[in-house]
Amino acid sequence: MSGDHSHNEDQIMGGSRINDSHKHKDKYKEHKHKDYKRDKEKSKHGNSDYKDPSDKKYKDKEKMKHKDGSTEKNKDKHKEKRKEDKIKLLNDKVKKEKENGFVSPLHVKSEPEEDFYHSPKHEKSLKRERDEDYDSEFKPKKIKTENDKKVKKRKPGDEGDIKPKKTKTQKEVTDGKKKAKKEPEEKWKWWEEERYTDGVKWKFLEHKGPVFAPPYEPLPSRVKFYYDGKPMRLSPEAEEVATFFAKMLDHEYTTKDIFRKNFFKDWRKEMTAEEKATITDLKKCNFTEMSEYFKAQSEARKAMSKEEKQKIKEENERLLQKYGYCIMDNHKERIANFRIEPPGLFRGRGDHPKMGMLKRRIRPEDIIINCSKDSKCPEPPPGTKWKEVRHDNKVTWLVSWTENIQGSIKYIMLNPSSRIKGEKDWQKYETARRLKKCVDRIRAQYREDWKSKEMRVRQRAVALYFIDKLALRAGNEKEEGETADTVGCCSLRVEHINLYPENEGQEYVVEFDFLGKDSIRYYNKVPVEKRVFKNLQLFMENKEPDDDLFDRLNTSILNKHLQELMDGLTAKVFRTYNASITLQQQLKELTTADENIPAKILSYNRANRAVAILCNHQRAPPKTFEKSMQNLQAKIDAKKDQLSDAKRELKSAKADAKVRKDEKTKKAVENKRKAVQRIEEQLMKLEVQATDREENKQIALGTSKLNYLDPRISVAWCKKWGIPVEKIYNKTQREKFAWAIDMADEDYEF
DNA sequence: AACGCGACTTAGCAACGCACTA
DNA sequence: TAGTGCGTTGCTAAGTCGCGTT
Repeated sequence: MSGDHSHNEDQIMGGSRINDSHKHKDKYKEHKHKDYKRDKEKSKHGNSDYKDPSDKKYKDKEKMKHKDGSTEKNKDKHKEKRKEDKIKLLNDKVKKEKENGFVSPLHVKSEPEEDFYHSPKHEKSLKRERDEDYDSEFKPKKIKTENDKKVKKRKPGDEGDIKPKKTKTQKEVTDGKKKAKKEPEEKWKWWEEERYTDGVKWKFLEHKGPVFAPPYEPLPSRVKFYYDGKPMRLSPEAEEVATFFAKMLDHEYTTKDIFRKNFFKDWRKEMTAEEKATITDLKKCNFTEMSEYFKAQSEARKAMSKEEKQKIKEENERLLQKYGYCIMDNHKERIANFRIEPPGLFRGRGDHPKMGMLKRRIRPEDIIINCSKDSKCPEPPPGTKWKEVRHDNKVTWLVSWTENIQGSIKYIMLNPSSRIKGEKDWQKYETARRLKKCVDRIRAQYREDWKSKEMRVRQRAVALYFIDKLALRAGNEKEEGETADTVGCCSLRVEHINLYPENEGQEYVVEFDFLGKDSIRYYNKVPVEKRVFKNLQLFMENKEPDDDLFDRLNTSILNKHLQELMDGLTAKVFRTYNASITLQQQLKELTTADENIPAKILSYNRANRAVAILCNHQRAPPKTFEKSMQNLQAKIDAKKDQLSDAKRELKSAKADAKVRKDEKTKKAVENKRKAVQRIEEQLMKLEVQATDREENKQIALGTSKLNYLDPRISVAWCKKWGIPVEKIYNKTQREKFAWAIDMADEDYEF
């Protein structure tokens, strides 16, 4: 059965992704969802306040009436319904599973190792995990190169921080020459140390706090705002918000109703009473002078002299040095985002109901500082106070505040190169590798579950199949009206799939068409097993388009189930696993020994691309795509001409040599031959580049590379084929994956 | 069980900036 | 020397998932 899961070319490339630009998305969305939503609300509850909590009971009751029919029309009452069914079913389930051995100890036994030790989320097992899993595979060979003595402070009782020799290893190879001097610093190999085991994230934390957005600078008085054709001076508060709008004038979304409505509403809140009285219609507002002014400003910025630019750069560098680092457990670590998000107009992705709302300015009074008690606490700007200072070493953030659009919390955290992020990342891939060991068993089980007599078990099993086969996201439910209408696996609605008993010569085809995270469209047509197909038909029976496909399932149920199958298993682990295993397979398949380096890199990119397609990582084609493609083609053509010239010359040189037979002409032939060769190589390189770029038009490789692909696979591949890692990972990426670069050797197996 | 929240990962795009070219 | 093209970096939205509360 695992054959079915090998994400081969067919599956990966199978679905055409017709999504492109945002426009497309928006359009798609507009007719596909918006209207439904509206109808739904109306038709369902006739009218009114069904948001009122008191209404809930009513709903519950209503639900109960039809609760039995899995077939009756249940609209958005699923939740309540689910609840009830759940209780019953859950009980059943517990019994069931014991009975029929789904949670069979046999299985557990069959993979004793992975089922027992490391529980990735139970940090206590981390240490062991590492010992048992890695030490055998990645001898920290480097460790001994120098007998660095470490001063470990992290764990009471263990040796200390490794202050190892420089980690130049990888860099010397290619950057050797220029690097020599800028590499004096020794890199800390946290991955050679023990980890915390008890939910503690650090013992010591000191930082300088956040950098706030610069205060608003009022416009020069010559830059005017006009209302109804008449110039009007705005109060600074109102003016600031107006400038946010003015800066976006060129964007399409300032023409959207929701955007304008939200903006105007929030803008009015900032106005003085008089302003509010005067400015009553956004259509009568003329921001063009402001807009022109900002354009001029940005031109001016571009045109600044070198010195001025240098000055700014230095100032930024100063800020970075001061605020961009913290001390965590005796190591200086880079902070990811030390600047507080500046105020502006919110633009969510896709059709966001809150687009255009004012994202307010964050003040020190909004800020919570987290640091250790024994550290020097950052000072708030003069005359201000922090909202709170706390000392919570069970979390990793340094600063937090609550954002006003969704009311969610934002954080300042460390850079991916930091120990705290790196360990977690490493751990993530270890969990995925554990899944590798038991994935066959899990697949066997969900296939069994397709036959279950319990609807909820079958739903769970089909959903899991999609998550596994198609790398769908889990799909938490979202609060309606708070965010764009997007879905993942568990939240798929009937309207998102179409069933074709037969389609283009294939049987049992499911067509997916929905908006996923970031309102990126997922479109795919996949043949599925008959059982899955039949189940889907059943799940869809007597439902409306906007009913949940899996009405007896949600992410929490699914994850609870997964947790029982493997310690630490959640839906997203399947994405990581399938992405990484696909990369490994594809690399094996695509790399050929006799290719040159550019060709090997093309193979790598293709393997990477297969993963990106699997995970549906799309991008809008770069605006300059066509042009740059043309340029490249022109280069190729030129190179071709050059090649034929060179060939001609070679030919005549040969002819010449035939006649003259002296050393000099022989040498000339040799030279010409080499020239031809060189040009051929260059030509090939260009052609490879063109292919790569073309294939990459709408696909973003970065996301999978950064988040889903076990870096050790790539590092091993590089080592195996003698490719410098720099060809695969840029500087930032090498910093993030330093652990992998250091520990993976060419035999690494995911 | 469901909710709401908190913490943390994953995501695409726009601005930036640097090397190369015209 | 300015302009281009393109990779890199910054930004922050939007997910996942676990936990405590109700």
